[in-house]
Amino acid sequence: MERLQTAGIQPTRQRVHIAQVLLTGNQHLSADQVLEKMKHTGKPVSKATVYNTLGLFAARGILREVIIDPARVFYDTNNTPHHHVYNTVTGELSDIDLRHVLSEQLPELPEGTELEGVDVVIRVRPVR
Amino acid sequence: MERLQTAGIQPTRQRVHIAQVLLTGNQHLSADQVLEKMKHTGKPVSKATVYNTLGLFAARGILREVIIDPARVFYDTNNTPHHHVYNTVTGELSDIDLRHVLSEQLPELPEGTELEGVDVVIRVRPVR
DNA sequence: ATGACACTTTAGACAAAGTCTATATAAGCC
DNA sequence: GGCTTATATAGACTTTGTCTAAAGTGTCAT
Repeated sequence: MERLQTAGIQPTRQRVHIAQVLLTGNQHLSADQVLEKMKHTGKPVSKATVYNTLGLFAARGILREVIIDPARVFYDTNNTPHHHVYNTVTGELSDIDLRHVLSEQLPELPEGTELEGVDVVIRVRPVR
Repeated sequence: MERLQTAGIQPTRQRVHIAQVLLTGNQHLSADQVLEKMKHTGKPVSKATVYNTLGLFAARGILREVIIDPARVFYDTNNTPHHHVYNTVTGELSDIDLRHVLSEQLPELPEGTELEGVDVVIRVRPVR
């Protein structure tokens, strides 16, 4: 609740509820997975609210949106600077620390633009 | 046509046609945009064929699939090693060369996996 | 040529993720 | 309490992409 307020988010019942489910440990969940989880906790939340809430949390820096798959956006509860390893076969997503590799080494951005974020996704597959 | 055959692709009428529209200059097109273009060239191609063909070209290294937006996969005709700058406001996508930054510097991958590819997407927005 | 087989294309049905809209509910504030 | 604004909801809708079954095309041996 404090975290929501600190981030300038009205801590409504549903938002707190979603935060509780989401912000325990490091997770990478899709909107659909969150929706499912909510259903099983006794207090279901509507689809629109889940989408709104995840979008809001991401906009306020509580979650990180990771676009991995055309068909899925994941929300990552680890909001320290890091990047991702995605197993294209199993669908597993994990964090990886690349600070030392990328930091401060970005080339100049196009004229008139400012940085919004950097996503590095390393796609791997099981050795067969 | 040679390029298709070199890549082990049967150069059917539709595939050659799509390749002609696509492989002129550097482009970043979505499947939908390709479909539209085909409609306006006189010889329309079906949706399924466009998807099949783009997927095939990507699998054979003629195009690069870039996942930028949850709602859209782009196909990049530049298949040299490089990465992308995406303007989240205008939707514009451009190439950027990061070889010197990332190459050979990848940390060890998770046990039992091998590299499939690395996507770096730098999201920018216009300075307001 | 012709027949057989594999590959490709196609339209349209289908699926999944996400957005929108109108209405209902709740919260903040005087 | 009563007013105003913000939030939540169900369900319709949109969009992107996949699947299916049928028809078309190519190739190759005979």
